[in-house]
Amino acid sequence: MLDIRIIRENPETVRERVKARGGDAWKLIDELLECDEVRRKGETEKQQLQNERKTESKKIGALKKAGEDTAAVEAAMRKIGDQIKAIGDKVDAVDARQRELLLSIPNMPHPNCPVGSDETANPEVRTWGEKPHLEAPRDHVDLGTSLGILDFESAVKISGSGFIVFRGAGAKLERALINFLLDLHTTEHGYTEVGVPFVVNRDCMTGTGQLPKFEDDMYGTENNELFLAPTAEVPVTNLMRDEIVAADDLPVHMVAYTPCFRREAGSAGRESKGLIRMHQFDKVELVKIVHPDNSYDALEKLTADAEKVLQLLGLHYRVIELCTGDVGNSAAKTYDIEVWAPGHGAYLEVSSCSNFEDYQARRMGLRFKDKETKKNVFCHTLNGSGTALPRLYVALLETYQQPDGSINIPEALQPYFGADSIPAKS
RNA sequence: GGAGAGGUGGCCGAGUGGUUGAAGGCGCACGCUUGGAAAGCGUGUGUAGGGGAAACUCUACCGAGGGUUCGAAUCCCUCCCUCUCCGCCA
Repeated sequence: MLDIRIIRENPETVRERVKARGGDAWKLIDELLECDEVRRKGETEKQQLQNERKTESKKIGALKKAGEDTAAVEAAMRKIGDQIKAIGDKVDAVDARQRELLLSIPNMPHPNCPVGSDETANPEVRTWGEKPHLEAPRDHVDLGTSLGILDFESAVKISGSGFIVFRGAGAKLERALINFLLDLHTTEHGYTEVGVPFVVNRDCMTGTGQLPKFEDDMYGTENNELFLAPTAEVPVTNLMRDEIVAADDLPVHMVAYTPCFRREAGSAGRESKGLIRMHQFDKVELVKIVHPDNSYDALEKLTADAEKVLQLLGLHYRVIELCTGDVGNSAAKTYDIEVWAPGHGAYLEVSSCSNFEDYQARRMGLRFKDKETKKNVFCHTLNGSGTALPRLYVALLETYQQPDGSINIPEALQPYFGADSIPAKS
């Protein structure tokens, strides 16, 4: 959520920066400013009437004690009460609309965010490693089903398309990866592990920005207003919702493993083959709550923490920066990390690292007490996958496949997996 | 799921229709006092929004949302949460 004061004071700047995203959201700003003016005028008017009622009503008690007739005053107050009610209703309606508009307007991309209309305009920031030289590499679906570790057919029977059943060494590999990632970030990068509910309420989903705009993409339970978390970002960041933290308690660095649930409606084909796009997938998520002065340094470090995963696993990747037309609704700046999948001959996004500045913090009322001014100031929030599991899994199988169909396990993972390879089926 | 008891500031806690401008205490901050410290004394101590150049000021907020009333922390309704007991249960 953007700061209404900033919008009020610099409408042109805000409009331009929101407009850089493409889409129509910038058009809402005029209506927003109109609401703001009507609301403030109404509030002042209402307050004056409330003041009058409060002062006069107080006298009634004293008058009654003195045995005087208060019918006239009461009638006058009743009239003021009606006026207050009428103005209040109007103000409430406008206020609700203003909030709705504010929740719908996306964040402003950072001024240095590369301008572009879609993902083709995302500049590459850096690459690491090289594409492995493989003769006729097989893809993970072929490899995984041949080895009997990935069972797509059973998943369809249980839940439908977009789900996976891991078997034997395949299940253990998934579990090994989760433990490897959590240990790496807690012991090497200074994050504190949290275990959180996978089901969250509407306030959480609004706080991090999934709602109101993306309700159709989420699995929800209609009756009790709970949602399956689409990412650990939601429950983890919302741990801090409605908190005023001491400045000394910043930064907060948290890491969590959770499954993630997404409807991902309408996608099919090569982009979603096998494990690449799932309705349920595992992810280890990094979340940072920081002082506004440090948030861009924190983003660089967070991205490096995620990259470390791929470096330790020896997987070639590239980092790209999302342009104004591709950066997510709540984010001001985002790096995507894309791992090379030889079997697909494509880079796959395994991590998206974003600085939301105070956009999420304002939605969820997450502040810290500034030492000098003693004021409550909105924190900056960041998160990034560290990393998503399925595409990491894909890259591992496809990168470390051997001519006989077996899979070598990178050294860093061996202590967790308990073996140096997944042997081919005889 | 059932029954009962509760939910008031950073914390404890008073308060069942009108100086509540939320008592009192604790904590915290600053000051006085002191050789230094403790004790003691004094002052201050929330959030959001509106108005104002500012000093400042107004309004709202006693779990949440509605209602009754000239006036609600206080009365009524709905919901949420916590505790105790019962039921169910990995």
